[in-house]
Parts: sequence; C-alpha cells; structure tokens
Amino acid sequence: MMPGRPLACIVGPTASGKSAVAEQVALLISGEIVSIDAMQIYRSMDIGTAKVPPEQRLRPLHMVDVCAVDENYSVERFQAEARACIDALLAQGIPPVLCGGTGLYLNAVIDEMDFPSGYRGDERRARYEELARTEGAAYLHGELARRDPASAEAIHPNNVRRTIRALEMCDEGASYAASLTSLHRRAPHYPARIFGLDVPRDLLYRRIDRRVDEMFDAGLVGEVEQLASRGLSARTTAGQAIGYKEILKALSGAMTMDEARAAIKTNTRRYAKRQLSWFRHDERVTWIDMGDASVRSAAQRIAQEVEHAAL
RNA sequence: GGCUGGGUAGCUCAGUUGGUAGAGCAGGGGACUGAAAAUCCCUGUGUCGGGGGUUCGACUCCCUCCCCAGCCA
Repeated sequence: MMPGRPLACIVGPTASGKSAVAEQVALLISGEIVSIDAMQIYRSMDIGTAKVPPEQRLRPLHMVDVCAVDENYSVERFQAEARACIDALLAQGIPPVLCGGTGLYLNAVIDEMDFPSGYRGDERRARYEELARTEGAAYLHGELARRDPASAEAIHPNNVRRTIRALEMCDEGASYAASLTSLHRRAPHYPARIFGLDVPRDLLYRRIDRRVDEMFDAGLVGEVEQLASRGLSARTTAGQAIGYKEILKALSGAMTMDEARAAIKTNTRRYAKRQLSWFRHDERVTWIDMGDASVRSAAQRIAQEVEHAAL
C-alpha cells in the first residue's frame, strides 16, 4: 500500500453516472480505473452490464472481463485479484480509481476482511439444497441452530442461502457469526476516500428506464442469445444478472419479451435501492448530489479531495 | 340527448344486511464476510368523483351534478 494518497473510490446506485465520473477523475489524476462490479467481471456481458466499450475508454479499465460466463466468480477471488491489480498500479506510481456498485466487493478490497480459504464443495452444497427442498427451510435452520446457535441467531430462517453457507462453514470448522465484524470495527486495508453519487430518486428511475430501453436497442437480446449458447443459464452466477435472467426466461417462453423488459426495469430499481442501503450505512461515504453537480464538477471535486488528502 | 355499467391507495380491483376501508402489483425502509445485479426481513390513511339529503352514524340508501366505457338515437 502507498502511504499518503488515499484510494479514490466512486460508488453509488446503478445509472448514477459512476463510470463517467471515474473516467474524468482518472484523467485528472492520471490514474487507472479498477472496476468493483460483480457482473462486469464476466466476459462478453457487455450491453447488459453497461460496460464502457473499449474504444470509448479514456483510461485503462481493470477487473473487467476476467471470467467466463459458465464459470462462477466469488468475492474471495475478487479480493485477491483486485488487490493484486491495485498493488501493481501503486508500484508503478499510478493512482487506482475504484469504481463500482457492488458493496461487498468494495469492502472486501479496501477493508480487512477474511474469507477463510478452503475447498468449496459443490456436491455438499447440492446436498444442503436438496435438504432445504425436501425437509424445508425451517429444518435446515434448526440444524444450524443445533450446530452453531450464534449463527442461527444471526440468520433469518427463510434465508436458505445464508443458512447453507453457515452450515458449510461449520463443516470447515469455522463460524459464520464469528466471522462477522461490524463495519466500524473493521481495519482498513487501504486508506480510502469513498464518494457516493446521489441522484434524486425520480430522476434515477427515469434514467434506469431509459437505459434499459437503450440496452434493448443496442442488441441486448442478441447478446443473451449468444451467451446462452456459450453456457449462460439460470444456474450460473452470471445468469442471475439483471437483464440476463429475465431475457433467458423470455427466450425459454416463460414470459414475453415485453414482460422481460418491464421486469428488468423494476428489478434494476430494486437493485439500486439495495445499493443505496448498503452504501448509506457506511459513514465514510461522502455523498455528492448529482442532481445539481455535473460529471465534470463532481470529478474535479473528487480529484481535488483525493490529492489534498495526500498532504 | 336516452339507456346500462363504472368512478375506492401510484396501478388493477375487493368491500359482507349502513358502524369512517383491504388485497395483489408498484413504491418505501433495512440486513449483509466464500452465489452479492444474489439472498433475506419489515412496511398499506386513502378528499372511498363533487355537492346535498335520510340516519345517532354512509364507501355502502336517496337526489343532483361531473367524468369514463359500451349500447341506442
């Protein structure tokens, strides 16, 4: 890690203009952008993840296109790879500009968080999933309560996914509850200045609607069809991305393409809401109201604050 | 102009023999350590179209006006 200058981090809900601001910031401080996005990770998921096309990039963009769609990525892997990428930039004296909307990934990189490494048994997970199906969520949660009461306490019985993860951790001799460290007690891995782009809700939603329509115009359906032939499906992590899962469903005949389009819009709105609730609880975030700040002025302010903090 | 249906939460609609309303969707809030664009939790007060009347009390009955749809002229 580089003493002095903190990492510039640009976060916010989808469609708030993060990419544009990050590019301007990178331009101003001669930095390079490190994407913090769980779906832009995947190769060829371009239109639906609103990835900045290579020919339009003003500065190099990292941590994008590093995984195939039929492969499942993970936070643990992101933490290691993004940190390696950041360290390499710092070693060259290039300031990284982190930009993205995946809260967990951001924290995994800039904060001290341990994702105990070890073998992740897919067949064991399948067994737990089967148990949840046959015996019910309550049974599985009861099992967790028996083996690790503290974790069961921390996880709602309906949250099958977390319950399974906690059981897996038991199997590995770890504890979900014990690994949880509240945000304010976590030590930073990198000094960072986090900026959140805030857009008035109604404006944000109008932008989301417009952007979804633009994605369709740009050929999103064709992109999904192509990826489906390369292994993208509802069972893969990439196939759960908004924009992709709905179109996969429409392609299979489960809904019309118009219904898929509408579903993408509402799912994106909800996603934006979840992103806001994640970033709002982080007191380090400095919010910039994009309702009255231009991309340029926001970028100038960020660049200035990051450079000023270097003193 | 006449007849018939309708006008109840942002939308689609319920509403029992008159006791000032409730569902779905949308929306809002929140949680979050190996799938995170995922997963999960919490959340329903609105001039019951306007005005008048009957009544202890009207979304519910009566009158009148306005608006929408369909049919007839």
